[in-house]
Amino acid sequence: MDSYDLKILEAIMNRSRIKWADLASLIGLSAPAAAERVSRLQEQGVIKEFSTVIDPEAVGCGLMAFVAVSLARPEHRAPFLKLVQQLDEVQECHHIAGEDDYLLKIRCRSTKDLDRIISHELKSLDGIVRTKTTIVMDSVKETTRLPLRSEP
Amino acid sequence: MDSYDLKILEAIMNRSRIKWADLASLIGLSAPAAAERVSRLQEQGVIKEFSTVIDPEAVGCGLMAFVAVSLARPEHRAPFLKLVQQLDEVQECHHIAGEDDYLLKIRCRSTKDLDRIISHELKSLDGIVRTKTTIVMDSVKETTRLPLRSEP
DNA sequence: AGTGAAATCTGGACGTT
DNA sequence: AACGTCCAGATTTCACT
Repeated sequence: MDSYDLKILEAIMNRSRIKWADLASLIGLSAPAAAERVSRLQEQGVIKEFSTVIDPEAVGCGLMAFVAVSLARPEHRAPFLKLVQQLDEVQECHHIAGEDDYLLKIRCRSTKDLDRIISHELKSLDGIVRTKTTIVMDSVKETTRLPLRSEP
Repeated sequence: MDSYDLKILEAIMNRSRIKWADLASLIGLSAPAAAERVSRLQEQGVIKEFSTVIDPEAVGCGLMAFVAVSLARPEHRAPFLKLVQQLDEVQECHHIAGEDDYLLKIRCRSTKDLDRIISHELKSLDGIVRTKTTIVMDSVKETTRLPLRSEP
């Protein structure tokens, strides 16, 4: 991970479909060298995948909510995490410090849909003591950019 | 947005660098037809950008936190939102319903770094009544996939 | 590990169905 | 609106530095 790699990550973070030749001239290397570094970064796991950002509204997925979940006991974790992996509407699941155990980020079609996920899917599990739902009214900033710097 | 478009979005969501020919055979169209649909989806704004998913740990950005922010009065919004846009560590900022006003998702290098952002950058503003910070200990699921279905 | 040239393959344009 | 062909250009391979 030298300065060339950082420049590459910086450049492709927001435009993965950039041509290697353009990337190369952007960072000051030849096209083969740039392409080889990108595939090496993929093998190392630094680059996880090339993805496409889709407008959620355009595909009818305009509702976003955060749901904090508290579990009764450790043995309720496994079935909860399995369900979370299965539910397409659950985009993120974080194990958090503090009052609650998990924080879910959910994207779905409507409040009715959200109700189904929380009241039907999640609460069908044993051991869910409490859920606290926060509805998102407007997303002011949403990026997947990471702050990159020289020294890791 | 017919079934071909949905198939395209489904296919390129996790691999934007797919070749048009492969995408075409995947969805059952010719390469020119597939490419034209992708550029049409871009023009329509359904496809926002092609991005690269980078492992945060690999670039020394292993700490994630959610920060709920309460503002004193409406006139404190503009400077707050401006700062949020400027801070690279703030990946998301959502206007939320409920007790607090905004929910930030922050990625940074360390707790010391987080402290700088919250105590120094954010609290330097007037009108920030309260912040509630939740540290993420482990991210169990993280995806940008959207649940796509036929009828929007 | 990077460069430059050559061979190969991809992607955009155009005319046709 | 999608297909098939064609050509310019991009990607990959390879020998060399």
